Amino acid sequence: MTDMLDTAVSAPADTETMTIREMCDAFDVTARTLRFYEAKELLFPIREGTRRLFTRRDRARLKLILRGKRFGFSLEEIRQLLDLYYVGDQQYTQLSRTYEIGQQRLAEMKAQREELDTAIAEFEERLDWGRKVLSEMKAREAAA
Amino acid sequence: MTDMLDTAVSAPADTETMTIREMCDAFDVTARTLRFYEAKELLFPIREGTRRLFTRRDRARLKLILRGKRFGFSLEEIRQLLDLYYVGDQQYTQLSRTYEIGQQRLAEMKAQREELDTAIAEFEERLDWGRKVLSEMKAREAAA
DNA sequence: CGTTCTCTTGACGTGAACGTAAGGCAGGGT
DNA sequence: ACCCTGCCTTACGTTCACGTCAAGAGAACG
Repeated sequence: MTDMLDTAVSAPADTETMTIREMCDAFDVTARTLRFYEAKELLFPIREGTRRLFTRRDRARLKLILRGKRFGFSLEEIRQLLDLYYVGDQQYTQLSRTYEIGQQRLAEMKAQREELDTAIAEFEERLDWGRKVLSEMKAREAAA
Repeated sequence: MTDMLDTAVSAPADTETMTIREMCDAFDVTARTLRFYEAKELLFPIREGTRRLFTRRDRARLKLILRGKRFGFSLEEIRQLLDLYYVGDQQYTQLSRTYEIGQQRLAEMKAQREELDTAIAEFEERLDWGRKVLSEMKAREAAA
């Protein structure tokens, strides 16, 4: 597992920004994916001429993007969450709206945790049962 | 929220099987989805002539399918899990393989729970911060 | 200087998970 | 007999999240 903390990626510590290749290696994604995320306004690498330079901010955002994906969020949903994390000079009403969306998402995540807990419990039970069946089959096989 | 327990759906209690329409209403999915799941061998409704009749087994499976989807599992992954839940007359080696896949999935689910816990914690923290920012903006607005 | 390498921008292709339209059969009401 | 409704199959369309390929720009190296 690669360490995804801001300062601990494979790039030299004095390098504030990272190239697309360094990002790919650090986060195990393709260049296409990073460009795609930029096109979808999930990342905002600065441009040195035509090339992309990914900042600390981009790394933090990407970390959250990948995490969100694992929870089944769509990229659009993730973008809204990122807007909450990286608040710029927004209006009060706009920010307030974003905040409420965040509250709602939080509730959803908590509900998902509940569901995940019960799913894990049920699944564990079922696996125990499967293990029992397997050992019985093994025993019958040995008896024959 | 519709009750998805086996016996508590809107169909009469003496109806062992449900039509496609009853299933749609009970689980809030489209008929297309149910036919799609059958084509992908996730559900196995019995046929009365050409019509589908969904059994208790199908309802239990659908419940797990929808749950799995919420956790970001693909339908193919879910199908493998269902194979574990509904073991027929499989060979030992086949069942053993399925069991190991199950163990692996369980580990993934536990890892996901860990991640979800930290995500919730971080998100809550960020929302607290957002709430603080909002109240400050409100205060400045009131002062002006 | 040419070659190689990495990066760039399109543009089109792909797999998953359905949606949607077209047409057919079967049963029930009038 | 006719029509309506529900369900069926077939088949093509769509969205998301990228993959893949073509063509070109710019640094770097021998």
